[in-house]
Amino acid sequence: MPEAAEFRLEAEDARPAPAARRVRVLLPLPFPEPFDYGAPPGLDLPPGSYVEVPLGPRRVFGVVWGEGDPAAPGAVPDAKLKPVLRRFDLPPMPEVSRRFVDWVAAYTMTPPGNVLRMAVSVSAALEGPRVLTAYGRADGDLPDGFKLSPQRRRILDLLADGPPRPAAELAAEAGCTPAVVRAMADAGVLLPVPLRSGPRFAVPDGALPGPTLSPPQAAAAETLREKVAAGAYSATLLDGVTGSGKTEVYFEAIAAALRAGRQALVLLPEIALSPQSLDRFARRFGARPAEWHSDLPPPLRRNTWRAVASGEVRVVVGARSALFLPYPDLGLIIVDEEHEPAFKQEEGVVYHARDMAVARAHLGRIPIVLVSATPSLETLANAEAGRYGRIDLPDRHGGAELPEVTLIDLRRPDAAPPPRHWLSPVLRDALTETLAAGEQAMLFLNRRGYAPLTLCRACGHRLQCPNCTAWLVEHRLSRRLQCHHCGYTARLPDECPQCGAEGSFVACGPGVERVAEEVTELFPDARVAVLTSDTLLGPRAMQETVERVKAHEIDLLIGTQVMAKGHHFPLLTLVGVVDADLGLSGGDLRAGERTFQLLHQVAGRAGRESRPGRVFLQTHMPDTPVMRALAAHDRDAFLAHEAEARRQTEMPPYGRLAALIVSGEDERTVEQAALRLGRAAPHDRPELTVLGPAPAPLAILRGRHRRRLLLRGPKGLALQPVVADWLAAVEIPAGVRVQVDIDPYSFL
DNA sequence: AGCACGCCGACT
DNA sequence: GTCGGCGTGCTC
Repeated sequence: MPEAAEFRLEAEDARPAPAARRVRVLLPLPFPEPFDYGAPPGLDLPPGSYVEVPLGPRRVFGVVWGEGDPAAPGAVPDAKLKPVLRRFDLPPMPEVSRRFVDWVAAYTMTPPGNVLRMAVSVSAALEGPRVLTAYGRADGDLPDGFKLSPQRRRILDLLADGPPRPAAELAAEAGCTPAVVRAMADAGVLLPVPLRSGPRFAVPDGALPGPTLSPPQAAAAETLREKVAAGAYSATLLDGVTGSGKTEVYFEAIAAALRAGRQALVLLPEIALSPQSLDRFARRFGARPAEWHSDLPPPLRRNTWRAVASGEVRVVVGARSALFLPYPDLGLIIVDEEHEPAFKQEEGVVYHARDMAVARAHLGRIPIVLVSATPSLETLANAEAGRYGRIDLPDRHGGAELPEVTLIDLRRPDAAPPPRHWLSPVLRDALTETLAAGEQAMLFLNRRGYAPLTLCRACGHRLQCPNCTAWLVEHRLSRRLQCHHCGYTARLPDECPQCGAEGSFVACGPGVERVAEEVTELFPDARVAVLTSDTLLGPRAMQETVERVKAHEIDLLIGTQVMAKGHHFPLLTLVGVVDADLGLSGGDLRAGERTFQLLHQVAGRAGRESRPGRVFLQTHMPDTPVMRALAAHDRDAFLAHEAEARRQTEMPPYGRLAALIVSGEDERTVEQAALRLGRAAPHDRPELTVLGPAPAPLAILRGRHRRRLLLRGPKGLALQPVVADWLAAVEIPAGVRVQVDIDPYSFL
């Protein structure tokens, strides 16, 4: 190449390129900030646009977060800028949603991209609605050599006078697999045609008349309707015992939002998201709401996401992740069972959905209603401080049918169960009476499996999970040992792995299966069912059990907390809590509160309508405030006691906490990193307290060693900047991860 | 989060 | 001699 030409080329390259527009694009990856990309001329990229961009050798989706500024400090030079590849055909992510992503990221101290990933959890949705492929009869004769098997004939018959249908549907009706259909399509006998997306979402009608409300319900509904009409941020606690009709009340608020043409969101704990709750909604509004939870089938998930984004879906009833859907016009949030610990997400982005929902309402300037029969101390403190409004709903029946709660003091010799048995004679007698009267009983034990611990009689060896500091739980139904923390399972060995003794294992302590065994022995004629989250056959089997109880095909139901949720069993008059103390061990900050909430709810299952109920709590500590409050039906006394204790120790809600979990596969490096963090802790600030490092209660989880540090600060102080400075001062070695948990709930 | 680049063991 | 393990580091 001639010198002159070469020079000319260089000169051309050096000429300042026309200032390409630059946009910031947030990627669903753990970067601290959005990346800059060039906006190709002619491609309109308003903030919120869903786009595809190149990233190293691959392509990823992202969301336009704003204008890029080449002069910004640390901005990437123009030369490194890559262009946005395309924009997806979708309404842009609303501004509120984008601000919410940033807010949650800052609050939880996670990279914004990780929060974005929750908001766009079905990236396939960006590509468009799911298009089903249907198959119809191709024109013309069958090609030569095409063998007409019986299955193939049936499929042709099915299509002879019908419209094209999806492969799965044809296969099901013809009694073969979809592979047969595809093979026929390959042979040119069937013709694939794209089918319009699945059924549209039914529209709930806010104008339908609601049920007749009691005067207090009507007044409460009116208050909420006013909040919705105001179209401003407000937070309201709706506090009322089971049977006070809270749901009907907040349905009226939803009706008002619908009439105002806005979207509404009902957040429920995952296990409360039952078909019944959706049916109940459908009865009120004439259509089922869109449902959103972690195991929604992917195609439905995709379509639901799109329908929310387009505004077609008016009401979502969902678990915590429903909070992050891109509502274009959310006008109301309801958080039912507000106190439920299940709202706290512990993995990935660690957040509390109830608290984030309040933030979302604030950003969107809309009302939020927190609903509970046993509100959390956090929410009560906010109500007392005047930050939240409060509506108390009295029991519609004036509390006349409160069950009689009896504490069984297991320390007393006459009340203690016989050896290797778990039911006190007192509870046994009550069960006998109840069954004799043709009524139903329920035994509650929040422990799955047969026995929580198995040990060798010969050498004392305990069967432990290889990945966690936890005992393996024997499950007799599945005839396996299980770790309830990491999913490890194994066969029960024939001989002790320690001493080799054969058949030397003894089960220690009860699980629901073992209680079922005892009950069957005591009442051989009773029809017994066990209800847990792992009942082998999954959610459908659980639903079936519930139906059988309702139909009185079951006399005695034994189960874990999945049983505590709002099923109405009219014939159920006795509830026995096998181990009321279970949740109190472990020294958890909220152990008392949680135990009260759970057992209160369980107790509420006894006696409905005209039948008085009886509740028996087996406990070793009948004198603790929790047990006394449960026996005396004195929720407020308990809460006051609990609140006072928290106030004195400056614990939440009268102080703030942040936890650092240091984890890694190598115990020594983890320990060193934890110690280093401990030394770098903000010891110089008297208003802060640092506890730890200490081994986390589950010192090894999924094969990772864990140390925990806890930071406590005064109520008004944001802990995030403190934690940020703290972490910045410490070098964390490779292979060690530090997980920040703002407002920790579980102390695992 | 991926994916590449980059240095040390068992195989065509 | 290469295939491949996963340890660090970068991606606008």
